[in-house]
Amino acid sequence: MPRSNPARASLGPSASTEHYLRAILELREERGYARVVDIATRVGVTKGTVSLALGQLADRGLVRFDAARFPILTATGRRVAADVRGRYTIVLAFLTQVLGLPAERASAEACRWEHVVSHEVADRLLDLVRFGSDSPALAKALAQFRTFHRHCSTESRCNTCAVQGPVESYCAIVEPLKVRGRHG
Amino acid sequence: MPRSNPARASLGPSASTEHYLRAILELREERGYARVVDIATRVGVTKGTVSLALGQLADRGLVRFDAARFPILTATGRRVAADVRGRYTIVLAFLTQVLGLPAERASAEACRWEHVVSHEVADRLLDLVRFGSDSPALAKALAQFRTFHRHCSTESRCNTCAVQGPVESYCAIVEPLKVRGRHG
DNA sequence: TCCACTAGTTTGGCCACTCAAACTTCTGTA
DNA sequence: TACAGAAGTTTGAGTGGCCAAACTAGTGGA
Repeated sequence: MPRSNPARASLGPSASTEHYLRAILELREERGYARVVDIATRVGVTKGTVSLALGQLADRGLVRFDAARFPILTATGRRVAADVRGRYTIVLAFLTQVLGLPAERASAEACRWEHVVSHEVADRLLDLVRFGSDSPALAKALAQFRTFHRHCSTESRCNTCAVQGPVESYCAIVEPLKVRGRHG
Repeated sequence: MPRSNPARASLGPSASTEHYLRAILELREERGYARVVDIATRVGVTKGTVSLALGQLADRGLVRFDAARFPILTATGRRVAADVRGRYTIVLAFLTQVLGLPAERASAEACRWEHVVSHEVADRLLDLVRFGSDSPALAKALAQFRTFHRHCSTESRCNTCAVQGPVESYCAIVEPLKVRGRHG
C-alpha cells in the first residue's frame, strides 16, 4: 500500500515546486512561452529534471500544456507562483529599505526567505515598508538605524562584537527559549 | 562510484540536522542528557529515525557518545545548534517586538525562518531590535506602526485590502523582479 | 537530401529523510 | 530471579529531488 508523506499533506508547495512555477510565470511574461531548457537554466537544474517535474506538476493540477506542448500555469499554479514572487519582492523591499542591505545580498537572502515567510507576515512586512515611506518619524528613525551597530560590553554574555571569525555570536546572548512550537 | 550531492557540499547543515542538534543541546541543558526517545518527541519523528540520524551526525563529526551512550555535541555540533537557536531567538524578538506579532504565531514563523536567515541578517535584525529599545524615536515610531495597516485604493493594482479569502494580495502590487540571484 | 544540432524524454541510479515493524537490550519490580 | 515494559537499533520500504547519459524527434543549412 503506497504511503504518502503525512507531513507534506498539510504543507504547502515545496521550495522546488515554487521554483518551477515561478520560472514558468516569469518566462511566459518575458517571452510568451516557457521552454524546458529555459526553465532548467533559470532554476539551475538539468532539463531532464525539469521534464520530470513538469509531469508531476501537471499531475497535481498546477500546470498544463498548450497546443505546442509548452507548459502553462493553471489558475492554482498561477496563484502559487504569484504568491512566492510576491513574498520575494516584499522580503527584498524589507531587507533593502528597512534593514539597509545591499541589493545583491538582499536578493540572495530573499531567495531563501520566500519559501518560509507566511502570507500574513509578508503582509505585515509590507506594512512596515509602506509605513517607512509614509511616516516621516519612522523614515527618520530608520535612517538613523542604518548607521547604528549595537555595542556589547565584553563582560556581558554577548560576544557578537568582541569575537572575530566563526562565532556563536548572537547565539550566546539570549536565554534558551521558553515558548516554542514544534519544528516545522 | 558513490556520488555525493554537489549542491549540499557548499550548503550548511540541513534543517533536519539543525533540529536534531538543537534538540540535543536543549535536552542536555534542561536535564543533563539527551535520550533518543526525547529527541524524537521534541523533533517530531520516530525513534528509529533519530537513531539513524545520530549515526550520521556522528559520522559528520557533529555528535559523539558519552560513556552511557547518550549523544553529546562536539564543538562543531554545539556551534551549529547554538547558531540556529540564536537565529530563532532573534527572529522571534523581531517578529514580536518590531512587527508586533502575537507570541504563538511568531514562534511558528521563527521555527521556519531559523533555517534560512543568514548570520549577517540575523545580526542586523538584532541591531534593529536593540535600536528599537535604545532609541525613543524608533520605539515611538514602531508603537505607531503597530496600529498601522496600509490602505490601498481599489483602483491601484494592490488588492490586498480589497480582496477576501485566498488571494494574490501583495503578489499583484509589485512589478516582476529585475535583480535576482539564482534560487538556492 | 542528408546531416548536425537542439530540444525534449526516458532510464537507471543516488542521496536525504522518513516510517513501520521487528528485533535487542536493559531495568525495575513482583 | 524472572519477566514485562521501556529504550534503542535494525531492516525494508517509500517519497522527493536530483543527475548523467542514452535516446527520440524536429529543423535549418550545406
